[in-house]
Amino acid sequence: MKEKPDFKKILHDTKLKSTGPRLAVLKALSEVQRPETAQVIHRRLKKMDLVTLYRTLASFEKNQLIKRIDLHKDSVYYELNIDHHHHIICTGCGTVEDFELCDIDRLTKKIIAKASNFKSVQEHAMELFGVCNGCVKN
Amino acid sequence: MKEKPDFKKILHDTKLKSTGPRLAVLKALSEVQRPETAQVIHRRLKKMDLVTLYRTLASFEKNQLIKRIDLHKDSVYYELNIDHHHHIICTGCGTVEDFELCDIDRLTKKIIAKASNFKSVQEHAMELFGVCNGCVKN
DNA sequence: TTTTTTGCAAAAGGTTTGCAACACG
DNA sequence: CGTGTTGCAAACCTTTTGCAAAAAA
Repeated sequence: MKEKPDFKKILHDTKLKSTGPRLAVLKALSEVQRPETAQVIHRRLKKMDLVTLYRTLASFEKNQLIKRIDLHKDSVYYELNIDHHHHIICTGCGTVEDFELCDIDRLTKKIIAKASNFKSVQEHAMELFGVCNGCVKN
Repeated sequence: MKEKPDFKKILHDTKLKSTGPRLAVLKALSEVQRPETAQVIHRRLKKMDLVTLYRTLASFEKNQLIKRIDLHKDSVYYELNIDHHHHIICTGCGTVEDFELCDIDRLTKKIIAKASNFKSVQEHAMELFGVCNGCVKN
C-alpha cells in the first residue's frame, strides 16, 4: 500500500510555485501508470489550457519531476519520475510493459571511465522493442 | 580501413527497390557519423523532395536499415544501423559522444525471463544524458 | 508588491496524405 | 508490364511564441 505523494511539498522542494495546473498534472500523471502525451493528458484535464500543459511538462522535465520516454511513436511521452523503471514496447500493437532491472550504475561506471568528454551521467533512457505474445500469433 | 558498404546489395537483400533517392539517403547517412533529422539530411540532399525523404526514412526504419535515436531534442534523429553503439548527450550544449558497451544480451535475457508478455526483443534504445566537461566549467 | 504563471490568439514547424506521373525489376 | 516509388500541393497536428491578466509567495 503506497502513500499518496505530497505534490505540494514536491513542488516546493523543487522551487516551483504550487499552482492548480501543476498539481493537476502531477495528480493526473500519478493516476495513470503509463507514459502519456500532452494531448492525452489534456483530454483528461479539459479545464487546463493546452499551452499551459506544454509549459508545465517542459518545466517538470527540466526539473526532473517527469521523464521523457521515447516509444517510437508520433509524439513525446512523459512519465512521473518516481520508482525507476523502463519499458518494452510491442512494435505491433504498441502495448507497453515495464521492467525494473537495468543495472545502470555498473554500466555507467564502465562507460564513463572510457568516455572522453563526460565525467558523470544524470539520466538515462533504455527501452526495448519487440513483438508481444499476442501479436506473434497473428 | 573500412569497406564502403554496398548499398544496392543492402537494399536488394531487404527487398526494397534500389532507387536514386534511397541510395542517396544511405550514402548521406553513411558519410556523417552522427544521428540526423530529416530536415538536416534534406539540407544536404536538396534535390530530393522532403516528402520522399520522410517516406524513405520511415521505410528504412521499418526494415531496420536505420535506427531512431531520441536525443531529447526537437525532432526525430536517425542513424545507420551498422556498428552497434549508443550515445551520451550533453544536456547543456547537445554534444553527442558514442559508446559501445551496453551488455544488452545478458540484460535482455534476464528481462525477458521476467516479462509476462514478451518472449524476444528485436531492438533496444539506450542513451545517457549528462553534462559534458566543457559545460561543467561554465 | 514583485515575480512567476496562466490563458488566449496566432503562428511556426515538422510530418503526413492523396493523387497522378514515373521507374525499377 | 505491373507494382512499388516519387514529386507536388495541400492539409494536419503538435508544439512554440507574444502579450496582457491573474495568482503565488
